[in-house]
Amino acid sequence: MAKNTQANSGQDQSDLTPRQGEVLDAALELLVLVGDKLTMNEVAKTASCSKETLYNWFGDREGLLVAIVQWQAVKVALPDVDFGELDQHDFVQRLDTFGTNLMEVLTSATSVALNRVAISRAGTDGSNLGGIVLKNGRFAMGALLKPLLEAGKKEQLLTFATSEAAYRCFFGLLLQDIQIRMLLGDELSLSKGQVKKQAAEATRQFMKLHSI
Amino acid sequence: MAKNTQANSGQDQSDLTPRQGEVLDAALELLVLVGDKLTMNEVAKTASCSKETLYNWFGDREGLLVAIVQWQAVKVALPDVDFGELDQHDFVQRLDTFGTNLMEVLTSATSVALNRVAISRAGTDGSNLGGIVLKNGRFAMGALLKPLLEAGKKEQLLTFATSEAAYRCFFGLLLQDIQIRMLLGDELSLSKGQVKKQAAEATRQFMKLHSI
DNA sequence: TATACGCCGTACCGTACGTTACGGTACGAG
DNA sequence: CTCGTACCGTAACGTACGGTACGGCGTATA
Repeated sequence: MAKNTQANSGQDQSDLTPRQGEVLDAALELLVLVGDKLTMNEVAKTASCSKETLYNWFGDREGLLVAIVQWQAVKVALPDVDFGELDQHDFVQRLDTFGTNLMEVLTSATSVALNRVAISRAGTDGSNLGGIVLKNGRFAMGALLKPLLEAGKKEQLLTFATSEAAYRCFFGLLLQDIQIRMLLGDELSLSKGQVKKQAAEATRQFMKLHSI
Repeated sequence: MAKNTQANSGQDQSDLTPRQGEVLDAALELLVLVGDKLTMNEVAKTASCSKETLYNWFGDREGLLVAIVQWQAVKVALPDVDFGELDQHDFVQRLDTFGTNLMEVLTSATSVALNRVAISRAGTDGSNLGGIVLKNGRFAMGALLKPLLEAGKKEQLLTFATSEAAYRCFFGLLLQDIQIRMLLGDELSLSKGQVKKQAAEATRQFMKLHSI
């Protein structure tokens, strides 16, 4: 059992060697390409490492998948800024930017692939991959947006019952059925312009619903 | 190749014998239980039929999955009514009912399981399972709602650019992040009351955005 | 009664893949 | 120089599972 440094099991990704990062990069790229039928053989081959090393580092296939998800999560993490003076225009501007970023991430091939894998493993055994994706995606994004929403509320720019509910509303207005359609394989390649437009429209509608 | 009646390949489900329906019922139940790791052996055992029969009827595993999805689709199909006189109250009432039904379907264990399977197969090979789910779910629902929306527009109860866009907006307001969270395994058991409340709120917000 | 057919149960085959084992190489520590 | 450690490459093992083959049984038709 305790034969290695156990890179999985709740650890964060700070203690990864550069080489391990390289391997995870290759694995992620491969995962985006072939989806859930990613095999340990292919990972070892494309990453030019041995399978034994993979098992030493990540324990098993599930551990590798978890490591991939967490590795990707640190790459999209955004620094959260604090909001001093906040007027209506600032608020709308920030909300729009947030929406654009969120949508770009969630419609990226990487995010779609990771969500697909997590979903396909969510139904069955005790895999917490879905939970990890939720934590690093949905909930992390909420933690990022809620302070902005609360600041807007404090400045009397808008009103809502809870920032959680407001976040969910914005999320729905923004993504609508786009994410589920992409997950199901619907070819709908969004241009950057379309993403920006969608974010702007969602922001406009959100303000119409919640502004004072 | 052409050794059997080929129940798959674009055929609709009308020419299924009662026995075939029984087998598909059992398979669907099993699919909800074990997800994508559904095996032909288990299906044969729980349905008390031989594997040879399964392959004769459905071709291969993919064909069985397609048949399961289509079999479920006919069970949730709703008759569409036409809208004669339509006043504001009628319209809101119907929209609310539609939202409640849609949400009940999409949050059911059956729908979640079917979407999971379709998603997990969407990334890779030439599986059109995702497309079939979209066609029988998302698009069929759109075809059901759009006439109502158009009727409402004709009666000057609301306005929108296209009924497609309006449908997407309602979809987003209704489901928000609920579907993706359930797909990812988030335990969030919605009571009937919560579903109704969510549909009512979505309807209210939709009207606030689109009523004239 | 005889033949045909559809279906059940089960044994079987081939292969893919997760996992382990092992030989070989590079390198730093003592 | 030698030992331990970390890693690569590859071969091998075990098993699960999709797909096939075959015998037996009930029923329908003649």
